[in-house]
Amino acid sequence: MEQKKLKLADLAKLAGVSTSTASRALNNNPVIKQQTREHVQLLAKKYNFSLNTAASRLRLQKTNVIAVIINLDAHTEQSIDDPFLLKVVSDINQAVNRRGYELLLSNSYMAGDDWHGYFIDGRRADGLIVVGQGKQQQNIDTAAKNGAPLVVWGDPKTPSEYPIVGSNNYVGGYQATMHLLEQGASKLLFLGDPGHAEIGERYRGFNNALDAHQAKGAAKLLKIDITSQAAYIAINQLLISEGLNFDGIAACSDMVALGALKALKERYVSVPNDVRIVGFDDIAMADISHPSLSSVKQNTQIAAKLLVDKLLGQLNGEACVSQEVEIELICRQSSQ
Amino acid sequence: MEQKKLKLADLAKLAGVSTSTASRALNNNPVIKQQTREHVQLLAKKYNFSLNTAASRLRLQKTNVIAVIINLDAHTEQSIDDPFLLKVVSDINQAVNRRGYELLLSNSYMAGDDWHGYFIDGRRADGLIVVGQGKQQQNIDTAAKNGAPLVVWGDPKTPSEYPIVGSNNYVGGYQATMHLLEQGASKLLFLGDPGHAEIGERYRGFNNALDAHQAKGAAKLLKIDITSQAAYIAINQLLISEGLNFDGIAACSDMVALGALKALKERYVSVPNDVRIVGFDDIAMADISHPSLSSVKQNTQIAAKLLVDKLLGQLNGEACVSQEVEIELICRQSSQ
DNA sequence: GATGTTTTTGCAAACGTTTGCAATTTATTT
DNA sequence: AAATAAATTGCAAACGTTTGCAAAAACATC
Repeated sequence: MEQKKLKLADLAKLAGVSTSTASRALNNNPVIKQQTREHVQLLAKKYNFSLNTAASRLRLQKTNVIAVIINLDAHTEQSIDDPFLLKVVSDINQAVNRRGYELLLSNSYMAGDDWHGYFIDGRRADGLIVVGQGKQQQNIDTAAKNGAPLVVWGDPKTPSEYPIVGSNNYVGGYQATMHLLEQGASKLLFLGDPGHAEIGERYRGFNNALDAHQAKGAAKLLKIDITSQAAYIAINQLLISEGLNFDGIAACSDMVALGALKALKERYVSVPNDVRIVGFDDIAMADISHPSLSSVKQNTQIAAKLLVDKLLGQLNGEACVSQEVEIELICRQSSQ
Repeated sequence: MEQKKLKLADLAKLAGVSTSTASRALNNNPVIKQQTREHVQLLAKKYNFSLNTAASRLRLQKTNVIAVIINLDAHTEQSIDDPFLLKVVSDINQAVNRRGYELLLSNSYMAGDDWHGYFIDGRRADGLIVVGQGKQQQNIDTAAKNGAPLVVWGDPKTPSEYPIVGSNNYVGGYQATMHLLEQGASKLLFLGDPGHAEIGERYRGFNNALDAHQAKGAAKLLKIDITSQAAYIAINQLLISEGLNFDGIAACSDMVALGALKALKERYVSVPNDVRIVGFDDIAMADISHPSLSSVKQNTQIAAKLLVDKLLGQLNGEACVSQEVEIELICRQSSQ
């Protein structure tokens, strides 16, 4: 069944026109007679013709590809398994496709340090979407400085040369905390590492909510990695060393919250009776957990669309700015 | 900071050699004098030179890209949020990178029906990895028949023209079921839709284990979608309509198991005392759930490597066959 | 029917690599 | 030092599109 690949010239010959006419016909160029266009397009369909994108990209200096770079902190060569991050990628993929672009999935392993050179100069993609600011923004900054069309999923409040799209983490942290306090919790724990920009904002919201409630004194920060394992261990240790000296947890992610939840349940601490918990992200598991987990929902679909809009905007020479996406507190059993 | 993109000819001029020499030098062609090679390579590094892949691909008729197609059943245009599937993609990404290829993330939305035409003839990728056989294998079959280098993640036992890599689902189902029976469960429930090839194999293992244990009579199949929601609803309804008439569940995935677990806990059915559960996949949540979820672990990393090996093998003209990856039962609290 | 206008098509160059082959330089032998 | 062999480099063509410009065809006007 392997037949020689049809090239545009062959198709043109079949249609009895020149390659240039065939090219224009396929692109629906109105300068070509309607009838000719239809004729060529019909033949193209009939023979399953498809343009050689390599040639097309070379000629047009445009790839119609967007690279998505997963920018993780330490685990450089590690496979991602954070369900939230993957959800973000999946939503971006969809948003990218809707605009007729393809998605090159990448990471620091392939791209090296010079993202502009690799992706843009290398004509692998027309623009970059970076997921996660990481703690080291060096690569992002230089890529942007070198003129790479670029948008970032992260903390929109961070000053930058490039647009950052992300949730209103401050309000998220504030609302989650306020909710815990209103439900009667008074000795709160913040679970996460505020050194990370987005989590820092959430922590700021946490503190401001405490202030507004005049409850600052009884709060505590437990600085841990963003993994359920770390949360599980940290809560376990805390219970062992200090006993149950808190009654509310604001977690920096759902995975972290679920790790904490497990530790509590294993030690027969009742949630939400003894301790109330609110997570962040609203991953699918939050709803399935028992008790179901209250969470601050990040609207990744809207964010993904914004990221792509802003990136394509840049390709059109428009100036684009950072933007926050509103979040929403989803109250479930773990906090009521 | 935007300077004109350096092309190979420019670099050659800087190095005082011809483009052909520069090209060969960059590719470390031993026909070029060692000293010249180093000189050119040094300049390339200094000026952050990168080849125009569009031109390169056109000339070489090779893209160094592998397309991964998420082949879902119904939800054609829906974003994926199955954590296991995403894990598979992430592991494939890594395996692909290790072999020096890039990963184009795609789906039926972009590719249409003629995958060979779109990806291979269109010179978007050198080969395809299809994740999920789906119920409709039409597209895969014709792509393979048209000569597209192609491998599939799915049920390796399905007869096919192309290599399928996947877990030994039969053994997985058998082991999980045997384990439940050995732990004392006798009235079992299988949760999932055996119409799906992989799940069908698991169900076959389920039945054979029952046979081997002379416990066939007391088993029941609950045919549901592969979502935690569906499982939650199904178990709830079953409990309402028939009461607790089972003491063991073999679920077709962890998400399904967790949905069932939630329904049970809400109705104060104790796991594992009243009902023992084993899931499938061993996603991160299995370990974090409370009680932690026993599960049949699919080794996605090994599978991903095999997929890529077999695909690149095909590119080299080797004949490749389907292969099963061994699974492993991870016993946790939910079944003991 | 000659002229001008508009619509439609084709020629040929360009995009930036890679590579077969010929040409040049360097090393080896007589 | 000339002749031969070996190592190194450069010329030029090719990969398959797209597009500016000119040419041809169709149509309109006098």
